[in-house]
Amino acid sequence: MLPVRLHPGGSEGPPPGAEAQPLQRRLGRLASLSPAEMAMIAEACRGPLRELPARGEIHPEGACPPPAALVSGWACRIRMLADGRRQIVAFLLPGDLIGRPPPCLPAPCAALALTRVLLADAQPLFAAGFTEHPPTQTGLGRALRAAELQEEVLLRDQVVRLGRQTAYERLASLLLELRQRLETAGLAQQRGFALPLTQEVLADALGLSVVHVNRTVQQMRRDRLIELRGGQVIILQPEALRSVADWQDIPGLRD
Amino acid sequence: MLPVRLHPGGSEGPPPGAEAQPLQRRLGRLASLSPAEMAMIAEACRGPLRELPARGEIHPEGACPPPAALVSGWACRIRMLADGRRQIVAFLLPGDLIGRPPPCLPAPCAALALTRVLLADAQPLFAAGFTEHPPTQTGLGRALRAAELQEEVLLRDQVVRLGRQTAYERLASLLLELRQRLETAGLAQQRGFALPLTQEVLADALGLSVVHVNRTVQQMRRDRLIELRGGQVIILQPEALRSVADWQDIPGLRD
DNA sequence: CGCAAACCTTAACATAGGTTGTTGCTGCCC
DNA sequence: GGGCAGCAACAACCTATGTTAAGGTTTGCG
Repeated sequence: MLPVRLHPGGSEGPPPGAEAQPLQRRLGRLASLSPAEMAMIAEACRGPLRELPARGEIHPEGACPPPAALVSGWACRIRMLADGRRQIVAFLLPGDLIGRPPPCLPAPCAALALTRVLLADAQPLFAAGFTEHPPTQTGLGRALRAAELQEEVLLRDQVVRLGRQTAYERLASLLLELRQRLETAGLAQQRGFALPLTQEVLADALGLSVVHVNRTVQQMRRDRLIELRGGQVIILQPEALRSVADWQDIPGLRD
Repeated sequence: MLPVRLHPGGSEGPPPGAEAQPLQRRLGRLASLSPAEMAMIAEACRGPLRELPARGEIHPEGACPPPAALVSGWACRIRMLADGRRQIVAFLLPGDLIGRPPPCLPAPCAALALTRVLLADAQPLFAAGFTEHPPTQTGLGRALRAAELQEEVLLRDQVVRLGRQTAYERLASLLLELRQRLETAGLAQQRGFALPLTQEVLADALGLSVVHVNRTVQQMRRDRLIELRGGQVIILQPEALRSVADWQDIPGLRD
């Protein structure tokens, strides 16, 4: 296997034409979408895309950016304290949505690209999803709403991780979250997926120091729960990992 | 001053007739509301209220409860790990909203009353706020949306607290959050407010042990940043506390 | 009035995780 | 091809916070 660089920094992208899939797949799972709606999503992903290199700033803290969809690459929402400590509040994966439609608060976090990233304008989607019959929304409206609600669920998971779990548990939990989300976007096999994150990035997400992330990864390898090298993770014992992390799958929509 | 018990457990309530104010005040600050809308809020708070004692369960984990408004008393969203560790994900104060209108995900957290609590049915409010012209919402719709967005901001603050701040900083930050929110609801004076929380509850919110919360409170008292006794807090040096906590006020609506 | 429960406080000790610093590997660029 | 940058790995030491256990205080209640 080619040892892939952890910080590819803009080298490889998805095969051309595959860009639309994560967003279509994800939204399609959150609500049943009409062919017209699927076409609209594909159109948005084909439309003029914004490209940023790794470490590029998608929007600064305090901004109120127009809705965009992450078409490819990884990003995060991050907040910095005055003395330079950083906390990654959430990871953004292909198929995730970034801004919000107009009545919105200034974002308390900046959004940063972690790899090279492609962003599509999502305004047409929100316009189509919400202009119609408000309470009983159309498929697209429901899907966008569900995406928003899921993000909140992830935030709560993150709070529990940071507040009450050990380093080992936090790492397990994060890996399971990422696996499930990537699978929804069609970017994970059963047990393995690409993890283009530095241990430093993991540390900022897990509320740990880099050194301790390293220790924890080593331990988890020794315990034969995961393999992690060259930016690829393989979950060797999903059930064991699940029970370490006290993980419950992210729920889908219900009404 | 009467030493108020930390866990009043149902003794005192707000003066009769004052129930409507926190919700009206809060929503009125999030968007300008018509007299009809204000009346509707007052009506909801007068309507048949659900009452729960301290420690009562407002809704269990995994539920998808109809929207309610917290009219008086304190509550929280809480999640428990398999081995009994608990994390308070958010505090709910008078004027806060609890459920969500129908297309919703099963709540990943239970909601628990921390004191005696009164809940109003908020369904009429959501119905009135969102049935109308969808994208450019009426005042009430905007206010409800803003409340939802603010909750997300609070969650992110909580993530940063737990992930990157020390015990001392976490406590400072939480006190400032509560002060601002209570002031919005009309329940805090300039520097002081009622804090009906056990140190154990604080510990579960701050991701600390009870003992360490106690140590931290002691230290903060010694530093003359706060007074805390009998369920009343007084912030002696707001600016110092702010700089310790790296606190930024919760933003209001902008579009 | 006196007891019991719930809560706060303190101390002594244990440990998860932070900090600092060094090493070595890999890919990249001049 | 040598030096440099970014990253993983490892060690030694330090500190914030957790744990256990014990007393002290307040409140509520019989």
